[in-house]
Amino acid sequence: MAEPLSPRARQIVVAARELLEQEGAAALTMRRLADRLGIRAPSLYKHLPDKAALEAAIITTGFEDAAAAFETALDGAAEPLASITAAYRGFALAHPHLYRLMTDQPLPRDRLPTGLEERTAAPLLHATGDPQLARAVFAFAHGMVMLELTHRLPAGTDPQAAWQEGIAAFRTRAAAHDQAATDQPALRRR
Amino acid sequence: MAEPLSPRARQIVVAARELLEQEGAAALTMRRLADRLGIRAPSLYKHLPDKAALEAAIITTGFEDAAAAFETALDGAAEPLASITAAYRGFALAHPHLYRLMTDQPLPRDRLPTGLEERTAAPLLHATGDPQLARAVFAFAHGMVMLELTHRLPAGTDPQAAWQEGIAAFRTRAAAHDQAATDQPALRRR
DNA sequence: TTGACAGGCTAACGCTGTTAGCCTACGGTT
DNA sequence: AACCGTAGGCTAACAGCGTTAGCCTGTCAA
Repeated sequence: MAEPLSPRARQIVVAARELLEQEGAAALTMRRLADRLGIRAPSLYKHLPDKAALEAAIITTGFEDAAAAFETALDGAAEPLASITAAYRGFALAHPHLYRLMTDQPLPRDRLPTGLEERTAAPLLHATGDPQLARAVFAFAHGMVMLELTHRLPAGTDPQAAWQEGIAAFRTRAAAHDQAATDQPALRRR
Repeated sequence: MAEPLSPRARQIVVAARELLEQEGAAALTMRRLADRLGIRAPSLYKHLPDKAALEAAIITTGFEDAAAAFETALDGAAEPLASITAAYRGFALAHPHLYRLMTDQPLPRDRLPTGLEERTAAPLLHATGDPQLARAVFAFAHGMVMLELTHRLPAGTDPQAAWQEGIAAFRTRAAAHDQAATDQPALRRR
């Protein structure tokens, strides 16, 4: 969807992601980024049209990493749901500023490679077996991560317990869906 | 925790919340706010120490409204969990910009009235009967709302179905907790 | 009558993203 | 060898941001 970046632009995006991850969203300014690269801020505009394009490029690298992590987590997992939610949490907590950049605003879909969003969502969809359930689990995981990142859970409580509670709730639900899927073709019910 | 606002400061906060709700976070600038009040931006600092204090005051009014809405939803509800999650969604979608201001950053707890956060959380805690389950439901509801507000769910899909899926998952879990709570005193198990 | 104070004002600072316009070095064509 | 387009830097500048310093005026109490 977006035309590919020049080699120099890719260098800039790498430096921008480093700056974001190390110092947070407030530090990701065109002047700070230019400083890191040893140039002046206006020169950045020779390689990227505006800051939104820079952010979209960072977001793209984030989704690629996340998709790879989720695929690895799903691969041959005994407990797909637990494995993938653990990978989701792991990614978000390992890259908090990147995760927030990826999720805080509406996705700049027209500046992202086609299919990347679907690829990232696929492992969870596969693990749950049902689109609605996948969305519910997605919401739960995203909500938990955001509550953790914004320090919303009461201090001193273990987030893991709440994660377990949610995973347990959705696991029984996934089992129910599997049951329905197994029964349906053979028309065992009704 | 925070000293009370002067009458003039309260007027300013009312105008600020209107501005935020009508035009979004990007429009909530000190100059735009001053324009609405027919004064100049620096004059605002006679009444509020800085923009963070203004935001904290807006957040406070938001939590008060949300707490009242949740309490009403819980009051005599046949299905407490469904009622309160519906109220949660209703509040967030009715005040999207306010909701985001309330949840995007770590809470400025030292600038909020003591007990307000707990009061807002109480209805959900009561509806679930278990703190960990309450946190899981909180995360689910917050995640769903954020996915809706950032247009993250696939276009054309009905968010309601995902809400139902999550509520169903947590309802069976709540029933299990009730069961355990009923059994435990009589030592019916083990 | 005096004085404190509440509540406005202008000017200015450093920061932000962004644009216009200029300059230099390099690579390919004639 | 001479030329020229282009890639990729540069400075200066603009509007808008939160914020501070310093000034002025109207009101009310002593």
